[in-house]
Amino acid sequence: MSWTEERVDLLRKLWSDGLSASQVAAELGPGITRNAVIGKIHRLGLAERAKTAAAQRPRAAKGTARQPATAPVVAAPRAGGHAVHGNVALAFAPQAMVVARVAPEAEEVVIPMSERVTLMELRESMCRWPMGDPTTPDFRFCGAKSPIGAGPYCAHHARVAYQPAQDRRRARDLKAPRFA
DNA sequence: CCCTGATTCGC
DNA sequence: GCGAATCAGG
Repeated sequence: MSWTEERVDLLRKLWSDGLSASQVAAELGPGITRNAVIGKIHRLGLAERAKTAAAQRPRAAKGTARQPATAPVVAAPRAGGHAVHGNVALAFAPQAMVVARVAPEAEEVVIPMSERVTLMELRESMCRWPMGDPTTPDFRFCGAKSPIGAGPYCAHHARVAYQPAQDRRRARDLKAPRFA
């Protein structure tokens, strides 16, 4: 990979938009690391943006709308075990993509695009609820932190996935969802 | 432990 | 010029 004009332009744009170095790197695709982005930014003299920008990423939207969704059947990433050091996303990317193919239309919550994550940004600790059309570059995952142990979804999507309206009472007593 | 940008320095 | 390794910090 090299810093083509297009890459640099995109780098400038995303960086000035307030994306973090790792986010920009993810956006530029595999082959461009966070370090590469930071290094380039300094060489370009782009360091220090206006203010602290959107440094910290506020995760997860406050649970609002909810619908009895058809929960996508997802294979939870193997806990521990074969995780790849560094880029954990790669360890379960295959499963995540399968989900996307099975339930491409599941869109119960609106998470701003800026808060969603790409496959490369997805971490094992993030909600992998698919959002958007997997056949387009806009495809993202919810990305919110998943507080349900090593579960695959954030609090809201776990509710959506495991609490069908008709079964709410019983599900309420469920401490932690079971993953096949 | 998750993440952030900054810096160094061999290539 | 490039970016991995490392550092300092939240």
